[in-house]
Amino acid sequence: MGGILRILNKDTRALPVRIRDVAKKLDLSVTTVSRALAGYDDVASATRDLVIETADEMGYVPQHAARQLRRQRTETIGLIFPTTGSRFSDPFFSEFIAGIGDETSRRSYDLLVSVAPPGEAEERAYHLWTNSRRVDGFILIRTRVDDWRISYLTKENFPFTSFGRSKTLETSPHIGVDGCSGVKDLVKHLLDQGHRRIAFIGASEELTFVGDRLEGYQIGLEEAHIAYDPDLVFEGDLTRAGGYEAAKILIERSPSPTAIIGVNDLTALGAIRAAQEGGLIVGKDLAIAGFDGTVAGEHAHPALTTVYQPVYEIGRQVSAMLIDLIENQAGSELDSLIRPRLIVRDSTLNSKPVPAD
Amino acid sequence: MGGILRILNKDTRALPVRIRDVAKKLDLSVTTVSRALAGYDDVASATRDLVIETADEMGYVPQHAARQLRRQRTETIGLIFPTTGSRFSDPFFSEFIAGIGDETSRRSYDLLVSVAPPGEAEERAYHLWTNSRRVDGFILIRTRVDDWRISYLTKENFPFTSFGRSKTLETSPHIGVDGCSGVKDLVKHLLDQGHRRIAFIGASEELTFVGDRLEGYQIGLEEAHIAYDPDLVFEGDLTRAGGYEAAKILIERSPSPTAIIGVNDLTALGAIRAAQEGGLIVGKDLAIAGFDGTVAGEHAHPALTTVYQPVYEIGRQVSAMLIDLIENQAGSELDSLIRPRLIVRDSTLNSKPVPAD
DNA sequence: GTGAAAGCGCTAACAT
DNA sequence: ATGTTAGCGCTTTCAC
Repeated sequence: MGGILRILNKDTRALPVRIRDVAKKLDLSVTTVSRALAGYDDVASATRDLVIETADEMGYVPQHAARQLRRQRTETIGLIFPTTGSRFSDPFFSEFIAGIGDETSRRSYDLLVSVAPPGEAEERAYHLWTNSRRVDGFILIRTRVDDWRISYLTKENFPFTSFGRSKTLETSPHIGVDGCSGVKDLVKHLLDQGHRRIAFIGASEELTFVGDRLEGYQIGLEEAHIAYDPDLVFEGDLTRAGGYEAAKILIERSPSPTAIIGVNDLTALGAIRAAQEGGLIVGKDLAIAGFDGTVAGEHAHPALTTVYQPVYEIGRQVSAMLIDLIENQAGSELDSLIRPRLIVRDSTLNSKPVPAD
Repeated sequence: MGGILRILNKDTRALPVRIRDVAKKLDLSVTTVSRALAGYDDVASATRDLVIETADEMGYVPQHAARQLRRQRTETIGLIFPTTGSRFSDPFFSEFIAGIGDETSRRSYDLLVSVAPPGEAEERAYHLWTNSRRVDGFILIRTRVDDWRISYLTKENFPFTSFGRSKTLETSPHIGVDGCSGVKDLVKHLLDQGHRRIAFIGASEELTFVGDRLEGYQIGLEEAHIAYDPDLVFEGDLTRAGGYEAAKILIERSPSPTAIIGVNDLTALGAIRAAQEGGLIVGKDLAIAGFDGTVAGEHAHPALTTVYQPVYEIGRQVSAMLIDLIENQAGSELDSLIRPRLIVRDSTLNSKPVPAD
């Protein structure tokens, strides 16, 4: 162990190549090398080529801290997950990060990630990263109807974009998904299948997207002249466990619903489990649908009817928008509303042949 | 839009408070303020308290770039996901990040994240972050038997820890999970249930953990004097889709296996789906088990028998180990082997009484 | 077309 | 106990 620690002693670590080293080797000034590498055209093209080649050979890479200090820009964007703890598992997560990651590396930005539950720790985290100039901007997720992050960053005049709207500042740059019309489509599909008692398992309406989807549910029923029944609406917590518990209660009701909409796929998957434990055949005895279009729903049994939103693509767009904002490029639109797509699968189709016992 | 851009103009942004500002206000030197904030005891305690209070009032936060440039330390650790693209969805991911995130913020470190598929882009990413002194160390995941990252970082004398071993440097600091004994336990359980034809759906054996688990499978059979049958071993790709395809083929075989082990939960979940589509009752007609202990498996129908590894905790430990290494603290052990825990659920339990032995 | 010099904000060695 | 000074590596005036 001592051995490993000794080996890792900083003193024995190769020092990174600096501009100065390249300059010395070519007998040029630091200034010229810097400008050559930056591609300025007030340096002789022969010199420029030579510098670039030599720097490359020597493995020169600019020191991030120095450049950042000088330019007062970090080329880094921040993402703070509004959650924490051990059983945090969101399929949305990995795909979203992949989208952001691909876009940021394309534009030579880095991504700084942290986790902090909404509240004081979250506030401290945003404070720290803004005031220490740790990042050039933020991507917000799970926006809330009344969102402290949005008022804070707006007040501080600090760039951000969000996945989802907020009442706090309706015009703030964001990518939204039209959850209302998505769920409306879903309700229409269920009505077409003959359902009249359709339940909805939601989550805290603090979250903008939850309210949107609930609204779609209400409007969808209204348009079909079906009275809104509060007994059919439950509040879950976006997890499988939450969907499971809520569905268990709903199933016991009489008359029980013939269809259940989960505010997200995980909720719906929990509901499927509850139904199956209760001896119901999902798709035949009870229709269940979700929202998200995760892989998990696709491979559920039965496969889950859902409203698909392109999370990877949203991650890409929301970071592209942020970088444009940071660089004051008026490239992309400052808000866009993505219309999600209904995917009908077996969990809401009653023609499904059931394996005989 | 013009409005928003104008508002975001940097010039109108409040300048962050610098040490100099605090010093000026108190009519002290920059040095004294710096030392007071650092808690040195060569500054009068009255002064120190005053400085700390004033700095706090003024909202002073050290500028990260300046401190970093001076100290030649970033207090940041890097994590590069060896993958990319749109349908990347790994339940392991979010929990692991949560573990790392909680530990790093506890120690005032930040986490820089990127995604790059194994190969050239990955090499460039590591090069960049080491040479630009962007991070103080790396956490590696999905270690490979022959792992370029490990030889590179070792050669560069750059701190890293990994989740999983590698043949490249067996003694490198890491947290391992004893996949071999985990699967051995699982095989034993299946044998106890009376199974003799047990299949294994793996993945690329380049990945260390795949080889480990396969070895457990082989040893488990060997100990029961059951001949290893290569026809029962398939290579999947760690996804549900891969498990589904492999299981579909296995089920068609005659004689078909009576039990299938998936190298991870996703593979097993795919296999469950294939079995159910084929009209089999999982748990009764065919036993299926996985490895990971993800929430998805817990809520599958039937619930998935699996070998549980504490991903959140591993994330915490692997980052604690890395930070200790960076700070040359010999605090934690430099490697540890976690023994995963078999969790038996319905997917491998039939109603028949288990023969006592 | 190239170089000298200043300075980003911070820390630390060296005064006093 | 406090201040002066130098310098981390880079970019960018400003001279020549």
